[in-house]
Amino acid sequence: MNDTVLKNIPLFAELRDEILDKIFNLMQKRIYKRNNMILMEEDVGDTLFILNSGSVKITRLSDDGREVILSILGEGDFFGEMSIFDGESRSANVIALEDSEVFILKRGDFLDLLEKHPKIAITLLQEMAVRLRRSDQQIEGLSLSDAESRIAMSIIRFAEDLGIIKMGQVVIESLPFQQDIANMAGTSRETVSRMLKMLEVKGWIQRKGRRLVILNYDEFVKEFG
Amino acid sequence: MNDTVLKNIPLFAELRDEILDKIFNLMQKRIYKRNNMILMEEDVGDTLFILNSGSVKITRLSDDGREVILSILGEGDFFGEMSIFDGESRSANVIALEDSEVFILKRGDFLDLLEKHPKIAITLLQEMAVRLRRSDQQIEGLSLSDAESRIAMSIIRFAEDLGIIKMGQVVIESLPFQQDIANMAGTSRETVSRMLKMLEVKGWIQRKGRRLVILNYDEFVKEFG
DNA sequence: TAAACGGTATGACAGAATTCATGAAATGCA
DNA sequence: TGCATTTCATGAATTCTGTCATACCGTTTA
Repeated sequence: MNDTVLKNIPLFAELRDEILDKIFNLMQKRIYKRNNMILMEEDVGDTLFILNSGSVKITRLSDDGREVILSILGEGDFFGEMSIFDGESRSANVIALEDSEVFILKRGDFLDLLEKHPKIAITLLQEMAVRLRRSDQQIEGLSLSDAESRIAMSIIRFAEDLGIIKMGQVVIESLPFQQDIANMAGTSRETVSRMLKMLEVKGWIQRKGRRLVILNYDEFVKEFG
Repeated sequence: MNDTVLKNIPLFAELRDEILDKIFNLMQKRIYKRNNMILMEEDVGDTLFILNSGSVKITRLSDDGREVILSILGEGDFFGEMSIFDGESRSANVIALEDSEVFILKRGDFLDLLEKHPKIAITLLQEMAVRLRRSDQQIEGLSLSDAESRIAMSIIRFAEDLGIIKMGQVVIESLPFQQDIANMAGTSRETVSRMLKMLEVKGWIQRKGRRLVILNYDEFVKEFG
């Protein structure tokens, strides 16, 4: 069952069972409750975190205390890798959006693994490439789009991470708070409120409580993604 | 002298001379004139580009033709690696900012190198980490700041890439055009013009022609970086 | 020398988005 | 169950900045 757990993690998915066992023995498990901070901004970065269940937001704080959400990660994703590679201790905050279970792996152990199993390095490079591309998209969106589009784009990212597809519709059972959406879209809480209503009036989405449905996901992506 | 050339490229700097020779033989050299496009948005991404001299901008175009500058790369930097790893052919445009000399390396050859020389993979991961961090900073800047700060941040990035330090001051001999700054800061040409004047009036910078001096770089970074 | 061109400067104005203010609704907790 | 806190909604006032229009300046071209 160790294997079962690790096989859900793309980073290790391609490895043989014995190796998975070894890796499993190197890792520790930790539980974080919703809203708890996992990694402090000034921490020395010498640990890789692998998210086994739950979701987290990666954020940065500005001088005046405003929060920018750089990305939202879900099951199977990892974080902390940047500090490991570039040696910069200054990093981002990571906060659990829901109760989450993470595996941690010491920097040294992880680097050993990389040397011994080049496949991990390649997978890692792939994932980093994906993240860079997402960041580029976010930059593009922030540069070009108006508030409505940026908020719609954030919803698309939530849908990718947290959504359930049902006959062309995507259901997000538990949409993040409007403040989080605002921090991700680079706008204000109030604007998110207004624009969500806009999107509803225009027939793109339906809402009830924290549940949000994108009525025609393909069209929605075509329009805003 | 083959070695000399490749040793200036961080990606290969740590390798032994015989290996450098082999790599050198795998590469082709190309020259691009200023303002020429190196990589088209719809190209199949199967080539790694290594910038031996000159500088380039990595951009994306929106539907209505506006340009977003994702980053500016200088000597020793590489690009095209994202398509190689994530298989996505859709990529960004790369345009030479000055006459530039690039080495190109076929995807297959490059992946071979990675397997045989794990050090390259590690260096690559480091560089990707640095780029992710820069992207994060850009996202943070675009999310939080007003136009003045965003433009100041762009200047800081130019200073890092193109600047010369002189007793606490940083001199940028050839500032990019205001349109490029605007595309990088996610604002308009006119606003760049206005804000540069602001920064000058406030005593942060001095300008003469395309030459720009940041009078107190540390303070400047503290204020805007 | 004039004209054309690329880049920059700047005022005026409108539209978008933030901020402020206030209250409603939902949620958590004693 | 009732109270407190959090979250969301919405109008009004204000700030910011993009766009448009026009002018300027230095180089290149004719």
